[in-house]
Parts: sequence; structure tokens; C-alpha cells
Amino acid sequence: MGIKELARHLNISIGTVSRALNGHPEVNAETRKRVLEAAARLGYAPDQAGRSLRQGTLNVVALLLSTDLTSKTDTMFFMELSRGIQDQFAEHGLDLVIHLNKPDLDMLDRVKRIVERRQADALILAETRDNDPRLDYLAGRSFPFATMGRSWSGGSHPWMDLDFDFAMRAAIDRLAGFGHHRVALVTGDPGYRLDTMLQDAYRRELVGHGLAVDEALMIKADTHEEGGYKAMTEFLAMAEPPTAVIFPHYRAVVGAYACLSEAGLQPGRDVAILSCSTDTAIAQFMAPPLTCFRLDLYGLGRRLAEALLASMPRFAESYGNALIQEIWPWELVGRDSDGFRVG
Amino acid sequence: MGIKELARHLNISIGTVSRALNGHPEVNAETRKRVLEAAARLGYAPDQAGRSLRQGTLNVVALLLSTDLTSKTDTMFFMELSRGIQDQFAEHGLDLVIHLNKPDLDMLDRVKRIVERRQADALILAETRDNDPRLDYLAGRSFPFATMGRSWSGGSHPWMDLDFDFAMRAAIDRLAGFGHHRVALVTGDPGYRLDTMLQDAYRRELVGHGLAVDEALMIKADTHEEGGYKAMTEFLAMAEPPTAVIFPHYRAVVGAYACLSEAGLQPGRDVAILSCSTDTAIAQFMAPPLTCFRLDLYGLGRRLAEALLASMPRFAESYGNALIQEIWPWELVGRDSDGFRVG
DNA sequence: GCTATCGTCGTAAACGTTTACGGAATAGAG
DNA sequence: CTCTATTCCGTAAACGTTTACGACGATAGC
Repeated sequence: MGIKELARHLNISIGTVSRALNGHPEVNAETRKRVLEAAARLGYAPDQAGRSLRQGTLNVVALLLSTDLTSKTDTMFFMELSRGIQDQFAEHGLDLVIHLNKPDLDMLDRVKRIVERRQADALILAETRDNDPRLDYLAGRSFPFATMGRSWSGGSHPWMDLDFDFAMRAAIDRLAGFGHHRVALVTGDPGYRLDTMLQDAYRRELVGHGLAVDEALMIKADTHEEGGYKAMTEFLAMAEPPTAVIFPHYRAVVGAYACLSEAGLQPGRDVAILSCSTDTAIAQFMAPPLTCFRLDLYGLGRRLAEALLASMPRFAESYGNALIQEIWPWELVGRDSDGFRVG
Repeated sequence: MGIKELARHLNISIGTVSRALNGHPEVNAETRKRVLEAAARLGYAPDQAGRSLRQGTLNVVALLLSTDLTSKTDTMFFMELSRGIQDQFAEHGLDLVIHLNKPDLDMLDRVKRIVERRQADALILAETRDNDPRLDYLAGRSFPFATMGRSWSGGSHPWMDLDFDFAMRAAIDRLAGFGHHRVALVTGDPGYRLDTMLQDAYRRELVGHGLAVDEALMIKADTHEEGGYKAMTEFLAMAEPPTAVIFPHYRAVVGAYACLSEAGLQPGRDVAILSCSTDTAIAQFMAPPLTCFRLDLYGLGRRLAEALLASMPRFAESYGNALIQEIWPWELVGRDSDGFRVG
């Protein structure tokens, strides 16, 4: 059921049929109606391959995610983000497809495949790392791409990121206000920009608030439940444990809660817990509810898609050909996990 | 940088270049080496559109998911499942791409688009519903597809599902063994096969264990945290509340825990909680750790992919042209959320 | 009545591959 | 030396679209 058959069925040339379907003006209104009606009746839709071969475009944007996010990071973060991206692209006739890949080196191969074989018109990366080979590869070509989270060098590609400096300031402000002197920070792999930024801001804010920086209070842990459990165990074993702990990922907090509970301690009474992560549904149902940061993740996804669209020649003029890189604000949501006065 | 340019660069005809790249036997070993070397050096990869136009295949399998799973269901379930699917397909040179869509009616449009425009060689659906229009549509064509979870009619397409009958038997066995007489069940939308199967099995097992069936103890709730919270609130308000509650989704349990905690009750001591869901990382770190079911989700994903491959003409002979429909076993993991004797 | 314009449509080329077909060169058999 | 088989490669058609180009008839202007 190709366009040829449809045309033969209508006794019209395939050129006219194509023009009718694509809304070209130089076709008789009556003819167009007949074509559209017949196409709907016969269930005809233009073949993706033929069309994209001809006009060099696929109407598909790829989002590349690592399978690691199952075990290590916040899947809901990415799903909600994807929802925004998806909706924004849909308004421009583009489909979002998510490519899952193992996190190792062949992720670069996947990027190459997408670019060289033209499996998508544009690409969105997340979880970029220090000296990420994918960025090096993409920097050389003219393939449109955007990233969630800025990269180390900033880069000349569109991105969206969160305001970690603000988050850390708000966090330390709050904890210091409650009287805490020993505030710990748990971070993940320093190969990610996120963790380095948090560490820097942490040191800066401690000093800014006249608090001592104890390097022993900055420990590295996996970002999932067990990582948080281990980190908290480590803290409790200290001669002088911290009275407050900042986690970047809410999943680690679940582990930390469990650890405290087993030790007969209660988060939000014996140790303050605060998470520099987005307010997931689970956060307010934890016991005690978790202090974290509220963010319009859906809107962020839409804006990220806009930023990418603005860098695609086809759509650039609608967005003023701008390079869009934005740091999004979020708002601290104070709950009971750290809402108590100490000392 | 097409195959033409590559051929001109090598002083070879494009036919030979194509044969060399695709591993056809009728090409000189020396020539093949030259071609492969040049292709790697110049970064040539065959254009997806051209290739798939010619040979009618895309080497892409689509997994269609609803954006609802962000808010309502267990995203980690699907991510881990996808990982298995992805790996299995990768061994056959196929890529998995995830299409996100709004859950409403235009999901059928998305399916139509994938099929009619040939955006993928095969399709995997999840969260199929009673009288799902997507299944009706697909039943008519010869487009290969599989579903996660059996549909109402069983269907003649490949699927994988979980053994909910076993789960409910194991659950009631355990709870009855602990002396519970009033066991409640929280289910989601009865439009999903999952929920109906659970309800049926629940009634059957209660009777089988000589327990009374109280319809008031079967309530319907959203499958997320707030749904669980509300359901538990409803139970606590009863004149004679249940002593044990079975939830199908672990996220609802989080809400239930919070509700109990606010009421001064402790799960695993005052009320038994058991979840007919897969053992997510969070389950063992809840307080108390949650009794649920262990399942090789990754393996299930791989097997689902195999089932789909077996229904694709290209790969069918490797799998004996079988229609593969399997109900997977899982194993109850007893933890402290329900491990206490009552009465 | 001649030309110019407009609206509508058909024709054919092009996109980048893969592959059926045939041909040239070489080797082996008699 | 001839004939056949084999190995390797070039040629060209085909996949399903879109679109530049030109053609045709009708209408309008003079």
C-alpha cells in the first residue's frame, strides 16, 4: 500500500497525491479532499524510510540514557523530564524515542550509530562526564544535540541545569540556622559535574557561614539505597558524628533512614537529613517527610526541547537562532527530616 | 559521505563496497580489508533510510510506554525489563527504542504511526487494558508484536506475564499461617488484567483457606503513594479494620506506611503489609523491610524479546517458529512488614 | 484574437542503499 | 588448445517518497 497504489486507485498522479497529503497550496480543494479521504479509508501513511531518504529528515529526536539509571539514579526524574521533552517535540511534529544503552564505552558507539546512520535528527544526552568522549565526538560535527546538565567546559551546545549553588546555600543556611555545626555531605562519583559542583559549593557555604570544613565529613558513596546506608554507617562510627547530613539523591536517603532506624536513632530528631534532589512523590511520604527541592521538571523538559529546537536549522528561526543554556531555579521544601534545633 | 563517495575514493564500484561491508562471500579478502579500513577511517556508516528503504527492514524494535508510569506505576520495573529486552535484541543486531506517549486515546495513533510508517520492525506493548483498541488494531495486520502481561482474551501474540495466582496463594498461605482472619486487598483500575486476576485469586484463596470473604475489604485505589495512603486511611476508619493488607504495588505501600505511622501504628506489628510486586531495591530498606516477591526481571525482559523474535519471519527459524507465551514464577521474600503472629 | 497569467496537474529525477544479473579474468580439466 | 568452472566485480534496477520543471486549459487583459 504505497503512494503509487493510492494514486492508481484515485486515477491521479503520485505527485499530486503527495502534494495533497503534504498540504501544498497548488492542489485543487476538491482533489485534496478526495485524496485525504481515500488515504484515511485505505489506511495509507507515507513510509518513513522513503520520506526521510528523500528529504533527509526523520522527525525523530533521540534521548540516550544509560541502563545504570535503573540501579543508581532516579528513574522518575528522567521519566518526568522525558514527558516534558516529548510533549514539546510533539507540538513540532517530532517524536521522542529513548535509546537505552549499557553505560560503558560502547555508548560512544551508540552515539556514532545514531549520528552516522542518521537514526535521529537530533540527540539529547544526560549524565555527561568529565572528558566525555561523546561530547568530543559530537563537538566535531554539525549534528544538533543538547545535554541535561552542563558539561565541564560549559560547551557551545544547548543545555539545562539545576542551580546547585543555590541549593547548597539554601541547605546550609537552613541547617546553620537550626544550630548545626557539623554538617556532612555525601556525593557520588566526582567524574560527574554535579558532584563536583556540590562539593565546591559546600565548602564555600560552610566558610561563608563561619563553619569549619572537615574533609572527613565529605564522603563518596553510591547514589542508591545501599550507598546511603553505608555512608550513614560510616558517619555513625565516627568519634564525633555529624549532626546533619546532606544527600544529593533521595534514594540514598532511604538507605540512610534504614541505617538510623536500625541504630535506634530517628532521622529528624537525632540526625538531620536534607536532600539536594527534586521532590519526588515518595519524599513527602517518608517517615519523617524529607526536606528537598521542588522543581518544575516537566517544564524543564519542555524548555530543554526548546533549546534543542533552537539549534536545529529547520526550527531555528522560530526561536531566534539563540544558543540556550539555562540554570533552573528550585525551591527548598522544608519538612520534618531536618526541622529541629540542635545544640 | 555516502557509499558513492567511499567507492570513488577507493576506485571500486559501489556494488562491491556494499558487498564488502555486508560480509558477502563473493568479494576478495584483500578488497574487503581495504573497504573496511577506509570506511572506518572516513567514518562511513550506511544511511539508515536508504538501507531500510531497499530491504524493508529497520533493525529497530519499539517499546511503547505511557507517561503515566511516571506518576502511577513502578518505573524501575520497566527500566529493568527494558534492560533485558535491549540486551537480547542487541545480540541480533536490533536496537530497542522506547516511545513515550500520553496514556489517552492517541496512543492508538502512535501505534498506527509506528506500523503504517514502518518506524520499527516490531512492537512491544505494556499496560494493555480490557478491550484495548491497540490490540484490536494489531490483530488485523501481520505486524510482529508482543505484550508484557497477557491480555484478556489470551491472544495469539507472544507475551510474558507473572504468576499472580501463585503470588496470591503464597500471600494468603503466609498470612493465614500467621493467624490473620481479616485480610484486605487493595487493587488498582479493574480495566487492567492484573487487577482482575488478583481479585479472583484473592477470593479463591480466602475460600480455600476457610476465611470469610468481606467485599468491604477489597478496595480500589491509585497505585502510587497517595493511593496507598488513602486506602489505609479508609481501612483504619472501619469498625473492624483488617489485620493484614495486600498491596499490588510497592509505591502504594510507602503511602500506607506513612498513614500508619501518623496514626501511631507500626507496620509489621499492628498491621501486616505484604506486596504482590517485584522486589525493588527500596523494599528491603523500608522500615520495616517489605515482604514481596523476587523475580528475575532482567531475564524476563530477555525472554520477552526472544518471544517476539520467534514471531518475526526473519528470526523465526532460529526459535522454531513457536508462539511463546509464558507465565513466570517468582518467589516470596518474607520480611518484617508482615512477619508477626496475630490473634 | 493574441498574449499573459493563473490554477492545476503529470513527468521524471533524485535521495542512498542492496542485489539480481551478467561479464571478464583466471584456473583447471580434458 | 579448447571448454568449463570459479572468482571477483561492475551495471543497473528497485525500494517509496518529494519536488523541480514543464505542460495544459482556462481566464483575463488588451
